[in-house]
Amino acid sequence: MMADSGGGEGLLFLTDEQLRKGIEAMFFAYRGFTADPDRILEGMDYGRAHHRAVHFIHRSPGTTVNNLLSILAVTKQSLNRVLRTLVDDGLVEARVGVADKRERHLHLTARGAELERALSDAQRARMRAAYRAAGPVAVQGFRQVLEAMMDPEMRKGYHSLKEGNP
Amino acid sequence: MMADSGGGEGLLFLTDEQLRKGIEAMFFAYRGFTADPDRILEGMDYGRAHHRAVHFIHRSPGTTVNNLLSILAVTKQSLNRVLRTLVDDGLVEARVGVADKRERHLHLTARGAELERALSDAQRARMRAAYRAAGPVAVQGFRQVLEAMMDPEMRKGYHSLKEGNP
DNA sequence: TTGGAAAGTCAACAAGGCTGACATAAAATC
DNA sequence: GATTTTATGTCAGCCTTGTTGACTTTCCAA
Repeated sequence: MMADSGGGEGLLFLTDEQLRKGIEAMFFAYRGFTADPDRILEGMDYGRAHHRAVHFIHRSPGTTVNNLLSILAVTKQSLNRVLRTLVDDGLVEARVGVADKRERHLHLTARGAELERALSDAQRARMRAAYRAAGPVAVQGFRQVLEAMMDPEMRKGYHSLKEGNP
Repeated sequence: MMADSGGGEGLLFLTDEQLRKGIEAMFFAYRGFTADPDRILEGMDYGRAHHRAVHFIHRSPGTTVNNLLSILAVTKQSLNRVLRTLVDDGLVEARVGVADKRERHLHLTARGAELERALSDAQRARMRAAYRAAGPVAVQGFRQVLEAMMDPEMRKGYHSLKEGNP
């Protein structure tokens, strides 16, 4: 096999050609990554932005709008438009904060949780197949490279996204 | 720390929790992946769509419009809008085909190549830093997982994008 | 208690996807 | 030679999702 995991000599994996392949792999893989949820969303009135909101509300129930803003790194209005439709459609509940009444704490309703599950089941299925095909060692490398590719702030937030409390 | 990178038994790397982390890693890493070129493009009249076109024209000089359409998986109107501005601005040259005069073979001009280089230098720098930080073994795993995540057609096309001939 | 900051909402605009219809030229086929 | 198919371009119009700017409501601190 011979991975040349060694010291400084090899470095063939850092050639421009190798990097270009990595760049294109990211491009094509990301398309696959979003393809299944996108298929589910199309036909409903929702899009990828709704998926992201629902995902992170599921992940951090009770999170505030501001918190979500910093995770998603979009403007308030972009997020607000999405949240409004989700709240109007009864997928998300926005509870006025107890300590601070300016805040809205976000929770999925039963129907919201149902959509979340459909979307993440689809996305996880593809991820699981890819993980299984590549094996645990490859997965570890995958995670290492991705983490190194993030902006530093995100690398921090990524491990422990701030939780909101209701 | 404790990665359980072990043999086939564990399968701990296939838990929903691990998959969710992988999903979020893709999300945050992709944002980093596009951040630097996006910064360069903002202020010019161009966006990510222009970057993609310029990238693949650089990668496969002389490629046809149709070829590019299948790589980028967008509609011809979307691509055309982008190509028109690039041609008008003198970054891309569209040469009428010799064998088949219906085809347009796409090439970067000197200025187009200059923009391509600026964009890909920035993107490669981040990729290189990530690769270097993670090491060659991790990079191999990264590529394996990404490839397994692509749609099958793309997995084929990814290794040998059709070349165009002038 | 009042003035500033923070959280959220609304209005209007831009980029870049999309569909559908149609035009032209060239190639391929009958 | 006439017809059909292919490759490309273009117009009009729509949708999602990003943007900025202005505006409440609420909180907090001087």
